[in-house]
Amino acid sequence: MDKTHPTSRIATLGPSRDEASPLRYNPAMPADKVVTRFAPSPTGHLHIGGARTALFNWAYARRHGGTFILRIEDTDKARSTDASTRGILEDLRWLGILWDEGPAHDPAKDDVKANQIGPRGPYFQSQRDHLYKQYLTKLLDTGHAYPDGDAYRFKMPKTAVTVDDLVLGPVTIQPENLEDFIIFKGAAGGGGPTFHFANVVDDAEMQVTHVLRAQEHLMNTPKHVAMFDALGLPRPKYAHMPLIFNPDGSKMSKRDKAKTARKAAQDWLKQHQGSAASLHDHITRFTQAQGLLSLDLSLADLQSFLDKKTDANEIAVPLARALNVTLPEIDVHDFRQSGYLKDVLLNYVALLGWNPGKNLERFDLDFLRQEFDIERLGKSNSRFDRAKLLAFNAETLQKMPPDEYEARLHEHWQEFHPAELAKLADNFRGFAHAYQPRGRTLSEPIDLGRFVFLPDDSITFDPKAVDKNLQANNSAGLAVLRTLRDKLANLPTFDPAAIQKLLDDHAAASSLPMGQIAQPLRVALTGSTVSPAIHDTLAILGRDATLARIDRCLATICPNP
RNA sequence: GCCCCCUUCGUCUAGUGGCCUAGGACAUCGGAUUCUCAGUCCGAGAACAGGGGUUCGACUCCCCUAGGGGGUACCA
Repeated sequence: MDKTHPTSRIATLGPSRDEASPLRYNPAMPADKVVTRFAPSPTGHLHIGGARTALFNWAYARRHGGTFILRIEDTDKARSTDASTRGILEDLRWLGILWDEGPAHDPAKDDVKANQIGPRGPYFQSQRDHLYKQYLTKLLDTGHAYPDGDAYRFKMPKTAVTVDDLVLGPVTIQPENLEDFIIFKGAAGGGGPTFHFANVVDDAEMQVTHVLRAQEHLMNTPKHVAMFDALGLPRPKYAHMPLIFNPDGSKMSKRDKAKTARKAAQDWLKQHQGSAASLHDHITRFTQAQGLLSLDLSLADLQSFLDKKTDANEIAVPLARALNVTLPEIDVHDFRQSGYLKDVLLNYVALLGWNPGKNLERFDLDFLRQEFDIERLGKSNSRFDRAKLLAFNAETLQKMPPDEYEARLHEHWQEFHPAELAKLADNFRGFAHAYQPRGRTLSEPIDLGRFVFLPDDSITFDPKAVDKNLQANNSAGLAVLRTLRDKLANLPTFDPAAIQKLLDDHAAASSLPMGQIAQPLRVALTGSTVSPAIHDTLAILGRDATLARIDRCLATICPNP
């Protein structure tokens, strides 16, 4: 949480609309104070690139003791939704990027627009129509705009426009490349200001001093500064940041997830000569085999997903899971769900386009709020390297005190894996301990430790593992299992230390190397040769499951001993 | 097409004319440790897009070419 901005000072409403006097707006703030803003349009979740933009604007304001505004650009009435706004607020809050002015941090359940913080509101563009109209009149009156049909167009100057970008340096566009553009939509476009116009009016009204935004806006900037000039208002300073792409160089798009899932589905259909119905069947069976997850996916939903009629996450996720493919994380919420730590995510994403110099790479929000500067922003686009993010996340997880790791894991599972949490019950602590060095995200242990969550009679034994560890050497492995089975049944306390001692003793007594004891057990308990330390593995499963699985293994592999 | 921006290892980058036989991180590949996996430790390979200038001296400055990206909507 952002300690310098206690929630106690929120919940004051801005001045009433009538008090806001355009062109002479003068909030009770020092004019030289830094004011930045993050201005998402509420048409979906917060994209990871948007998170970086928000982060840098936040950090810049903090660094200079300024104000960070969150403004919702919902001028596109058709695509904007309150649910998106709510999601963006939640994502920002989760990240710890808290705004000084904008929608209330924790808005009313039924209306996100109801409570807003700060003197320059309202902070939803849909509530600022009166302002845009006043500015339009001004522009019309001074001859800087003219009607075009039922819309209005801004008249670009006939001279070159130079933008002094803080990152890129001066960028000059010649007048022949600057066309008059629509600032106010007519009935055909739904009426109201366009992005360019609302953006400029609001930046002016809110006295924004620094605009840090993605480089895709660079060519918009001549339009924007021309409007400031025409209005006789001071231009904010602009800093255009490089873009973030997928590892293959393609644009990081929300659709990537659906695309990946759909591709996997098509591959499956081809390979199995299947139909949507059989695929749905497969998903259902898979989900039931996991024994834990409840599936809420209708055949109709699946069909429309396959027909590209929807890209819904709720369909893509179970589909991908059943087909054993990993969906690329794109939105902040995806990363959160995948079990990335917010500090790590922010740290990594800050490194894409900014760095503190020297050989320092790992830092936190506090560091950024003290050290972030525009001078160290890069100019060239970068690719999002999930492997590096994963490595950062893994390192942070592994270095955590065990108690903290356990708490974080618990918290995450409560939200995203409640069934697994319930299944583990009292053994959760041991599980956390065993998987702290192994899981690179808070969700990865679920997959790594899949065997833990399967019903005892659903373990499938890997033939090669069975061959090598149970049947080889005249079924030496099976013999080990038989002796150990009863010893384990009679062990007074079934905890890691006691189990380890029992196995050590058995190794000594039988003069078998530990590998010839641990591996047969692994195969019996997990079906494979991979798991945490063997005593931890047994303890996590608990005595009942351990014995049940050994019995089933013995019965399955060698029905008649 | 036109306009604009960018260009150091596979990836993210350090480097602002001599400190560079180019540093770090992730990834990759070896080796050590261990009951498997992971982890940990040690080590290796890996880059200044190409061509012209400027300069005593260019990764660093200028130009050209090539490549990449963005923009070119009554979307934002």
